[in-house]
Amino acid sequence: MFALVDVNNMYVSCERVFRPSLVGRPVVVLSNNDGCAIARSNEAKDLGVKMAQPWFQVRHLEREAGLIALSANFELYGDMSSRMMTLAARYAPRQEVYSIDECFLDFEGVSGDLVGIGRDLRATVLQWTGLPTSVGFGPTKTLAKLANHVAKTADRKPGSYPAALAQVCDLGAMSRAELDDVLRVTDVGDVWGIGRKIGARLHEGGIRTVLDLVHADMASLRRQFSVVLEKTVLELRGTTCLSVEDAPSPNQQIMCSRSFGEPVTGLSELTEIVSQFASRVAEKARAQQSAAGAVQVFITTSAFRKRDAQHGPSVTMPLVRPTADTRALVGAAVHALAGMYRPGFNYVKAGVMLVDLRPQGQEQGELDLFTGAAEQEAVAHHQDRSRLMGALDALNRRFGRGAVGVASAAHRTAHSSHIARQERRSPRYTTRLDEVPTARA
DNA sequence: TCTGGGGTCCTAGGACCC
DNA sequence: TCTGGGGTCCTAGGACCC
Repeated sequence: MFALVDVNNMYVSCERVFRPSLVGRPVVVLSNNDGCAIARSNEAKDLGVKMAQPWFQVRHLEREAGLIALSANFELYGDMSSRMMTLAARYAPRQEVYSIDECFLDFEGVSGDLVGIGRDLRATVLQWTGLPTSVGFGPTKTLAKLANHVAKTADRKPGSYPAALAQVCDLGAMSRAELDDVLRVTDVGDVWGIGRKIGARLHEGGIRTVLDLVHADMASLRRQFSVVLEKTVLELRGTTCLSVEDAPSPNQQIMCSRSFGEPVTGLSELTEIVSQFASRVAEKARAQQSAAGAVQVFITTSAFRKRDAQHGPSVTMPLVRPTADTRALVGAAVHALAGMYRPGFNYVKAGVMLVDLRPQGQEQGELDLFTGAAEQEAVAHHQDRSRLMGALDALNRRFGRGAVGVASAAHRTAHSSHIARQERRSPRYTTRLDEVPTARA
């Protein structure tokens, strides 16, 4: 049996822990640049704010309905997440942290009252962290996900499902008839793995509810769609295709991209930005002990600025030797940028991605056609380099990101136009000493 | 005026091999 | 004029997830 534990409206809930006055009010958390709503309280959802909806489209609700918007505070959310994950992990032999606000638990070999365990988990997380969660149980991960959806929806929209399923729901404990009743009122689009496109195509084919899907012909589904959907249906029927991965594998690609506060046209400013992004991905690669075989860089204008000429080049630079060295990666990225940059365009976004990642130290040997000295020199150089990068990371950990870096990534002006807007960010209550909440007598 | 930032997997099609 | 039959590997693009 699997469980899926999920924090309700994670980012908003994190903010509410430290600002209880936000409880019961419509609240959204905005993306980078205060651009889009990326988290919504139930009250904000009820006002009609959609996921990823641009802020300027709903801003009028500030005045009209008391909507409150906050800038994203990922440092806070990350810390709250690790607290919640630590607590959830105590309840099962194995845990897979699936995203910042969700984890799967594998209850294989555990007997007893799962709903009781779920209620205890929920109460403990709520009391110890202040975060409200929903817990779903099922015989497969896909069914656990679905159970979680039911638990959340039953809580939020009374009447949608039996009230007993609110907050904690175990689909595995139901009779066939009870389960069918749940599947009959659940849209296929609510299933994990079925998104907008496939959901719409299924509807066209007359498959509207999860019950329809479970009874659909497997062979024709596979033919029309893919093995991915086939696995999803098998899982919905109770056949395990996905297991809990408690030892996370390193990422296969590492990306840093961002929109700018204002359009950027000059190569020198873009070079500074791309250098910063490349420094960041290099740091991430070292953190997971990977070396990159290639660097991909893109810059792009905005499709929303209809009157602007558009340009969105992307270049992949293979590296002779895979590396996680900031200097090498910044060098390659800046070189790629210089090759594709064209003057006169309003660029609004850039990104650097590391691909072809492999474990550090697993390197292709080189045939030394010269003296042998060159190779020795390369080895010595490599050792110096990893010590240097180690020192760089240690300094930045201690004094804050960006304390030490390559010169091309330096913030040359105090108010560079590309620095993102973040006008409504709350304090980093749990990770910065000078930002801890103050209690007044 | 203002529109996020990460990731994964699968498939089709082309290049290339013998 | 007629123009094979297997493979593999890589990439781009599309779907999905949060």
